[in-house]
Amino acid sequence: MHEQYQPSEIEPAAQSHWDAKDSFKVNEQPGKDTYYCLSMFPYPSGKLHMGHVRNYTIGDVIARYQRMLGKNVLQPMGWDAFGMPAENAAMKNQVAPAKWTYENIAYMKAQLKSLGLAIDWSREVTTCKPDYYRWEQWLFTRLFEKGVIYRKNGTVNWDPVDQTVLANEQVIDGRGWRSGALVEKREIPMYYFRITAYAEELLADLDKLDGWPEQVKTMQRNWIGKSFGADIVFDYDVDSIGIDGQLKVYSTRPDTLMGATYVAVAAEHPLATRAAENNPALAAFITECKAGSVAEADMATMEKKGMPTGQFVIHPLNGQKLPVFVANYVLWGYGEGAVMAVPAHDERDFEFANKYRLPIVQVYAAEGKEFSTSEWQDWYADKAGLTTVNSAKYDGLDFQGAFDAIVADLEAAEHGARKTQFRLRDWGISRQRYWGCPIPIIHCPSCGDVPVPEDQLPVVLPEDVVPDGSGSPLARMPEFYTCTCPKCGAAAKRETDTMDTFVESSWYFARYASPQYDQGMVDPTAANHWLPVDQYIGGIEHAILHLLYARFFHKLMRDEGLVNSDEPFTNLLTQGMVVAETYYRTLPNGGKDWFNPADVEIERDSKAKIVAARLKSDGLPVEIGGTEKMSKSKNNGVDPQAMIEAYGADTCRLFMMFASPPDMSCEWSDAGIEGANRFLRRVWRLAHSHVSAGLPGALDIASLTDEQKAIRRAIHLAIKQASTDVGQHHKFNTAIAQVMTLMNVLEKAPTASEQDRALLQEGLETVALLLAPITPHICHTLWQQLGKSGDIIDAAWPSVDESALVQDTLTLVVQVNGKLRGQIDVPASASREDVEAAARANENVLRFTEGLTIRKVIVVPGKLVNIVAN
RNA sequence: GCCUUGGUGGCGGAAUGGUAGACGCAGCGGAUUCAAAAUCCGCCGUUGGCGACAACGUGAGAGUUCGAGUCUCUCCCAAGGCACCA
Repeated sequence: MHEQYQPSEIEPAAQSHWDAKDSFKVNEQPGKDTYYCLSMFPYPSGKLHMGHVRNYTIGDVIARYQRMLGKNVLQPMGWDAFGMPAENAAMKNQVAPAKWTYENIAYMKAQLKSLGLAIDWSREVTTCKPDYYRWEQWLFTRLFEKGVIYRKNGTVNWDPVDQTVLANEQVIDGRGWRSGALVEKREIPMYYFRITAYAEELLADLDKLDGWPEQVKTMQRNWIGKSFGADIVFDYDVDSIGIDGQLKVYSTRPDTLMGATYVAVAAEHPLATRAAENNPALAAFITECKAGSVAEADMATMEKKGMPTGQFVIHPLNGQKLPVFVANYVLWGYGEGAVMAVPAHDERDFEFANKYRLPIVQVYAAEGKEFSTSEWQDWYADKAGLTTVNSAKYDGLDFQGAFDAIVADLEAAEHGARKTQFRLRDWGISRQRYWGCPIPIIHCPSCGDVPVPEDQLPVVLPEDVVPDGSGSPLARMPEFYTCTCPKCGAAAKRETDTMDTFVESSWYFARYASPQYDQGMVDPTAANHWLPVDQYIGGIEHAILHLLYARFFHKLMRDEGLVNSDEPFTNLLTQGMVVAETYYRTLPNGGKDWFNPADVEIERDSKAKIVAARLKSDGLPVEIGGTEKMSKSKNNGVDPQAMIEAYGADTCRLFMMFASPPDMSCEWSDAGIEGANRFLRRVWRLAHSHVSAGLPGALDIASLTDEQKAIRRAIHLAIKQASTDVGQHHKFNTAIAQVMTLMNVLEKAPTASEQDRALLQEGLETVALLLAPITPHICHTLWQQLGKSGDIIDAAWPSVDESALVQDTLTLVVQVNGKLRGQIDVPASASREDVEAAARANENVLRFTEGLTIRKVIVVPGKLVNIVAN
């Protein structure tokens, strides 16, 4: 055993050992407990970032721990390889997205291997390869025929200069990121997954997911957004509109219908279009509404604007004429693209009505509360504790009473109906981009949209194309889109849109069960052997979209008979982000120039508080921007590769796991990683000095001294607490703290006798076993050096010897009126009365209770005594 | 704007309603060294006190309780998501 801890030697050695033995390759083993541990696969962006290191270390710790519990553990890895960054890199460097992607994969795979992850690499999946996406296309054609996929118009961001569709991310302050042109909304035909048909099940099944964080389930419930309301139908006022017709709106508050004073429609609504024909000002306003991005956050934060159309509709209950407004906050494609407005009981309507001087009719009152038409108060929108007023025959009712009475009358008048609605919208998957999975549809002039027959799949994406940022290159490649109709044989045109990359990541977890299977999407036997995933680990940023789409896809696959479970992920761990300090200087144009933390020097005051920062290169000050998620844009990323090279993978893994619990954000610290490295050196040093003196014989538990008993108690306390922390709570930081505490004891333990040394042997074996999932390389080596046969990856997780934890004397805390006033040592067997007497006799207690009457004494066994006196 | 989560020393963080600050980092003092690195020992929430000790202290304010970082309410701030970033 080398005297120094040298990760650069032991890490490659351990990794070669595992490679040579195929240690992490798994097959179905009937009768053995399976454990499928899955981390979200990476997008091959170029190099690993710290978020990956954290994600995959957490997954690896869980996988290795489960293996030590005796399970047959599957931990696969792959590549979410389609996506926009490859196209951006292509434009920047004039290299095909395919080449760029494959090179990144090769580089990042080597990086992942250097982390020593217990991955079965024989199951690697790459989503941009035809053997993967052909099955996605196959499922698409099946679902299209079933009607689960359909075509309709959708709204996109259109860059009129680059003549291309932009992602929300590519719209900055309403302008295209490359052209700087004002972005417009545009309607184009797209394919949609009918996810709303599964809304009820996606909502209900959340209740089955006991292993998911409550936070994520709540977010998904709110996203699906089941609401109870009613459709309400307003007849056109023929005089003002010029034609007969009806306007339908959906509202969750039909109970407030008597307070409706106007209706608002989206700029794209037919009533708006009609009104604008002879109204240039309105036409201009509609054009204005159609500018800007389609992102909901933008829509919700922009100034609420509207304009009257000069049209009116008839209130279905009181016959009043209500003006029709066009409003920029009403979204076309959400519900009916029209809303009824009740300014008195909706904050947004209230604001709007005040701005445009529209009437505000209060229809609910609360006892003792004054209603004002000029100032919004939160109770106006309450459902409970209010009574209807100004509502004619509906006066004097509560929420439910008003709701039922009004909806009943609407239904009787055939001007509305009770309706349950979801906020969830169908999933539009068409992308006017090159680097994605081609949508397997052929457009035939006579047969319409024809799915590509199974024997003609896959529709292969050409890999040698370099996009130029204006539209989709596929749409300019006749060799790609020219084809014949599979039904009638006539000349036809292939669809040139590709799929949303969320589609690939919605089923990869199932493909890992049979990654080379070429008879179908998955081999049902293998899929049902491994699925559902026992533990899924990934960033909290995926809490809604990816996780909802994956759940949806799993149900689609179930309904195709491919899998027999309802949900894909039994347990979910949402990891927090890796954050780091940011530093910047403000540029003359108001922009910010961000500096990497590695290039900045920190200045501290005498209490070590940071007071200033300056750039190393010029010594001039920089601003401190606060801690944020590591990102390219803030230039605060730390390269994991440099850290692995400097300290080794084990140190990086240990630091990541120790810095914070996995579901919280984790702040990168150069000093922290030094500390992690120092700890591993201490472990190595102690093991080295122990092993150098020769391995001891067996421990005789029956003849331990009190001092030795205390040491053995520390060993088993560490096992007990680390087991709970790792196994039950996934709190690796506190598990590591337990091992550190144990190390502090072991380092001071005597080594004089054979018995002392046998005890130290037990301690060191325990340290190696408890750390094995976290720092596998050093533990692999320590295990061998401690004279153990077999690999530590196959060793059993240590078990607690409860008899080692027993104590004769307990230290209890004594409080007076809840304030700590002293401590007493009592025999573990002491009765309640003895404990109370000892507490009352405590000198400090006597001092603080002097002149007071003791009213009550609370004894918490094994913990404390609280004396209540006044 | 809406949904969700979080806020504890100089820093990361720890605390089944029961000793706030485990464990680590940084800092300070000392030992070792020709010197440094490494290592080891001690101190380390704030204020007062030589000290024993005392008062205060978990974003702000109120409440429940013998006892609140933890439970309830109100407010402030930060982060994640908002459907074409992945």
